[in-house]
Amino acid sequence: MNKVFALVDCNNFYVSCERVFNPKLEGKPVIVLSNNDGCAVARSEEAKALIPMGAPAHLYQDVIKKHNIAVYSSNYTLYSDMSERVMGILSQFTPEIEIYSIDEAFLNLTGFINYNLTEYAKEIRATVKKWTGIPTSIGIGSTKTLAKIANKLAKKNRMCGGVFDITAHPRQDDFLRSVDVEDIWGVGRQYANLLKRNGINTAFDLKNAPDHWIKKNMSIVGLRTVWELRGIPCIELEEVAEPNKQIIRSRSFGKPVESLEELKEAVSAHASRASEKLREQGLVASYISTFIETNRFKPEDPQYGNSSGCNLPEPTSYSPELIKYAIANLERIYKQGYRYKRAGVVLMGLVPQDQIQLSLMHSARPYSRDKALMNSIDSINSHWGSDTIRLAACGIKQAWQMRRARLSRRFTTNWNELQNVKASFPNYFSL
DNA sequence: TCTGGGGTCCTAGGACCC
DNA sequence: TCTGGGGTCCTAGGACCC
Repeated sequence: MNKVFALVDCNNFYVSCERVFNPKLEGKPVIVLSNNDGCAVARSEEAKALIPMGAPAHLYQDVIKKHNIAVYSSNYTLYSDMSERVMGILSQFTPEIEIYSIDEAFLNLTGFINYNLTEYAKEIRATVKKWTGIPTSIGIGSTKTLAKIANKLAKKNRMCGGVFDITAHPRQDDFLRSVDVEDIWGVGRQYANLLKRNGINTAFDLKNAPDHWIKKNMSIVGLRTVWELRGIPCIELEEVAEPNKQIIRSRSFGKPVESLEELKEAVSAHASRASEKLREQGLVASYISTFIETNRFKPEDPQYGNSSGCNLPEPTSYSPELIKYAIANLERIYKQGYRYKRAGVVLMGLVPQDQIQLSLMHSARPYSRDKALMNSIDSINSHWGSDTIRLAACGIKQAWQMRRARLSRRFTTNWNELQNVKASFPNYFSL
């Protein structure tokens, strides 16, 4: 039996989140910046003609001023919470859902094949919009790759009301001819160039490309994409997220950092956040590495970057232990006289905590106490906001912290930052 | 002053072993 | 005269995704 996948994608997600809590932004150009207020990572429809995706904000100050573009720092606390709400609603429409990213989910609609799928998808859209305020687009196809393409077409065609079911059209190929090869899921810039040099310009061309050539030039991954375009599912729905294979925590600094002391603080903070993530997933790490680098966008500054890692004596998720080794790594690679832009920590060799119990029995450390301490800190931070309690090594002033000059409030997760609604306010939040 | 951050998978090639 | 070859493991690098 043919399968049916839907891809639900939140439109301009970060911008839409800001608009939910600030309806005055409706109809106006809005952008949301990456960490450190670096580049534009989300743009409203009105802003798309003015600011390219990924554009460094500081190069577009004139445009921003001229068109009165509203600019926001990334507020991940808000976006993550809104994402959870959206995903919760989607789960009510099908038991099989894969949360693919913060703003996208695949649904398996195979069991709904006797429904009018387009109508069903429209109902999903309407519910998400009504309950969260977030607009979505939904694409439907017989493979995940085709559902992705259908989603693009849903966004492109104003006429289709946010939903496009490519399986409903007898002449799918006509649509595939209209899709540029670089807009296909799994085809990035490099492959797009290669394909075009070889006369493969559209999704239709790629669908009909010879298997052996694709395998040779784009590996088995590219071949899967081609088969998916032919309607043969090769990429399964992954309902249960696989555990992480590595955890990375890093940030560029709000200002250049030169001293070892400040780098130690930053590295400690990253190691601390990485271990939180580790505990959240019930994992322990057996390897930790630390990296630092200067600003590659400043070729006039002397450049240096390096990393160093080490195996841990025993796999652990205990923050002070991980901080200790992260700093030891740092001391091995730190060189004086450079203006550092970024530092980070990578945890690898991740294994479930319960798989190492045996070796813990042989250890001299009082693990139950370590664990109780981490549990307490984690639960306080999750209740009162992250960083309510942090280890002293992470510093107090944290002068290296990233810039977030234009941050909106944490409307949904912090009691002190709730939205105020006056009685005379129009009934915007229709529950 | 000013350019994000966090992931995955695949392949080629070297080291090593027998 | 004639100088192997296959398997495994690991890593670096390159591609991709959001």
